[in-house]
Amino acid sequence: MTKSANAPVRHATMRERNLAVVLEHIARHQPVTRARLAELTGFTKTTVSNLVALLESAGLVRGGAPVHEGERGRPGVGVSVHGDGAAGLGLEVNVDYLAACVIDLGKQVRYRHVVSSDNRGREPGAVLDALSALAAEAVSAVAGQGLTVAGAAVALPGLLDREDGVVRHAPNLGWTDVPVTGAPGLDAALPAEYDNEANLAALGELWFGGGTRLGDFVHVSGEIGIGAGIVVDRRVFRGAHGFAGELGHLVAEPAGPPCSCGGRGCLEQIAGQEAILRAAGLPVTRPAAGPGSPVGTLVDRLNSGDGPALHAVDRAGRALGGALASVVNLIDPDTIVLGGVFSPLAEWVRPPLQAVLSEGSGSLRRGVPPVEVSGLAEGAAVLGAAGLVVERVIADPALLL
Amino acid sequence: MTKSANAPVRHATMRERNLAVVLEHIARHQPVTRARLAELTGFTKTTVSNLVALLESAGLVRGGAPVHEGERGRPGVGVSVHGDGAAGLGLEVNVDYLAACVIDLGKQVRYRHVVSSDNRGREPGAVLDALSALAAEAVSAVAGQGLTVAGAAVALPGLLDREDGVVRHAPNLGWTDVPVTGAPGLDAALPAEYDNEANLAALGELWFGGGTRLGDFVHVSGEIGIGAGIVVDRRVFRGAHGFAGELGHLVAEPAGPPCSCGGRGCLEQIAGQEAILRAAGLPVTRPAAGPGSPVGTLVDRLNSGDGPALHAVDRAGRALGGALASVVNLIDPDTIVLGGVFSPLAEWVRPPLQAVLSEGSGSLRRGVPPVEVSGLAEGAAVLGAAGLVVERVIADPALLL
DNA sequence: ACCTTTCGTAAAGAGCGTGGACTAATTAAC
DNA sequence: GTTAATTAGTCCACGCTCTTTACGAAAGGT
Repeated sequence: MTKSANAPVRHATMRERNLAVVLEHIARHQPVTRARLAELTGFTKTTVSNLVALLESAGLVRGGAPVHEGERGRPGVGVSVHGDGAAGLGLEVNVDYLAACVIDLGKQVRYRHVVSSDNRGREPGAVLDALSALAAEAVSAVAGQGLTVAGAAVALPGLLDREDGVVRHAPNLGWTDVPVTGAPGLDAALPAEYDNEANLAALGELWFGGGTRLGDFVHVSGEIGIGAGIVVDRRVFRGAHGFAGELGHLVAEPAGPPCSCGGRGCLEQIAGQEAILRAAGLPVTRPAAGPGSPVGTLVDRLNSGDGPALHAVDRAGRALGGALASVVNLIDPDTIVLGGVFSPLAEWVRPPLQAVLSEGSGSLRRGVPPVEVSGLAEGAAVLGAAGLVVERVIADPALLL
Repeated sequence: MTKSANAPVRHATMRERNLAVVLEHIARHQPVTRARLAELTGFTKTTVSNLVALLESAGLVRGGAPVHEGERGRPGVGVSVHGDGAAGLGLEVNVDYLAACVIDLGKQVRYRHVVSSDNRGREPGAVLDALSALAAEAVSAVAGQGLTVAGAAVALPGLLDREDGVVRHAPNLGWTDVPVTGAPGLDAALPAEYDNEANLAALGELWFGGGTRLGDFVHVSGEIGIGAGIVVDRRVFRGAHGFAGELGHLVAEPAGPPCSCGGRGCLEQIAGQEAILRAAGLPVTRPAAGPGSPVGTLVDRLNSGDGPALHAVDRAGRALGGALASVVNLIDPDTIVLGGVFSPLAEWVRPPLQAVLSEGSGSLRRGVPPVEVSGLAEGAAVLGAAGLVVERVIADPALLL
């Protein structure tokens, strides 16, 4: 499972950790002098110099222009993350599109590409091949900018077993027990990692959205199904098998419609995108996003005060509020973030949601956590995937010599 | 919050960690030779010898009788945790009793004392004074055995803010916003830590019950209210404010009876001890445990096939199963452990519980986590509290020079 | 008895952060 | 315009901790 924290510490371990400490501070404070790094980290100036020299020779950081901080004294040289060195590739498979995204070590987006394609029921191998092609394209495109992709992370809309590298169940793709590791163009060329779309979207929110201000948060990412990414101490909480945060199958209405999971009245059947559209009397077709998409139409109807639409969204909001009350009681986050479909629908979903949410659990704690709306919407998962790769490099720069 | 993992590593840090590594292995493999420790940890024999010498001089471990492991060769000396050195004191405040318990570094119970007292509505200061007296008694009692109490942990039946050291809400004690740190006899004499009864009961289960075999687990500890302790990677998951695992206020029956928390149909109102007793037509009085207690009577009635009793417990089991389905979807544990009142009632509670549980979430994953029954029942929280102190010492032996 | 195996320790060596002194580059003051 | 003050970064000796190699100690096998 995770590293057992029971590992002996040697000199090499010490170096690795300290390189990471320095690199993290450089990344967070961007152009920063060695002297200031010494203050920030508590190291001596000597040690900082040594560590920075190593990072520099690994191509991870770069000394730039002089920085004058105080009034008097010699100016220091600003050390920054090397923007044109290593980079992270994020990939996403979703029901109606494939996406790729490359960010540099400074978390700047350097490349982005989305191709729409109907992956519902398509042969998994074909989808993965298309994804590999997209990845190869991204790698060569950013190579022109001087970037070297250090690794990839892939967001998938389903439950997956990260140890075996198998997608257990992706209902909207129609995948069951599909092995994903060892895809030719990916693992062969790049170290790739696979994770749930909801988890990566939450990380996207952490790194490119609300940031650390959110504290420990739960990011609700409804696309087709409803999932949640749980971020605790700036890391994703995955549970014992990586299935944590399956919000979509909490029971919202015990007497509600049956669900593919075998239960009845699952949240997904009431607040899922398709369920809302259906209840609003709208067709459930592609394209799923953008103007002219079902969600866009739904928003139009809501704006014009359409009764069935308003009712559908209100019902979804109340159901989601109930599920989030459970989340608050069990996970106790600082913040709740609404992403995915709920982001454009927030104006209508949030009031009933908050009413139900605060009804249940408010009096025991100091009130209910604030419910925020993500500004990232669809792009969150790819961003999070790319960010994950970069974050891995920053957390263990020793891997790159 | 927690240690930011962003701390520089120096030589001293290295030593501290490595002392802990060696001590943990000694504790886990009890009489173990230096040579075997070298294999287990990956250190050289020299380093092990040095570290063991330090631990020995701190009084934490002791070299004992020769141990002959292989067929040939010089026998090694078995190093064990020093049973008569440092010890941990666990304390518990509950509605109808106060308890104290001391365990030594080898996790052997060396002292145990429970005094029944009706703390419901009693002045918090008086309760804490009584607890301090109990603690002082325990400390002097084990001093006679050569034990030195290194710290204390206190289990409290309510939500508490661990940063401020304030009990926010303990409905069954009638406490609201009661400061607990700085209690004269405790913090003055001993470093004390305070935590939720449910969390400590889960740790008790981890260290004195099912152990690591359980993996990541959720321990349901119903006494008066219903709480759950969530153990992930051998540590308690507390959430952002320490309120995680508040199982009792998940909504079990949306149209159910109102709850003191402001909601309706909370699990506690259906599967809480008092709710079950009331539904079974039994009085809700002290003493809460032992023969002649309401629960004992309930078990008798269940054994004799009493209708209302069976119905009450069946309903509780179904409600608990529904709540645990939410837990499984959100937390994804390896195992679920039934403790507290549910331990003696398991025979009747478990079948309906498992029926409801597996109905909801089984098909998405590889089945539902096994539901086990704790063998510790009431004592779990005090044991966990005492264990926590010992565990702290083992995790950072450098604190004791 | 003697060889083999295994345990524990001792002495020398290597890696890495520390501490203090030293050089470099800038501003403030006279 | 020179000098003092201040801050940045480097150099070198040192100390701490793990490793390597070597050696003596205590058993069993022959």
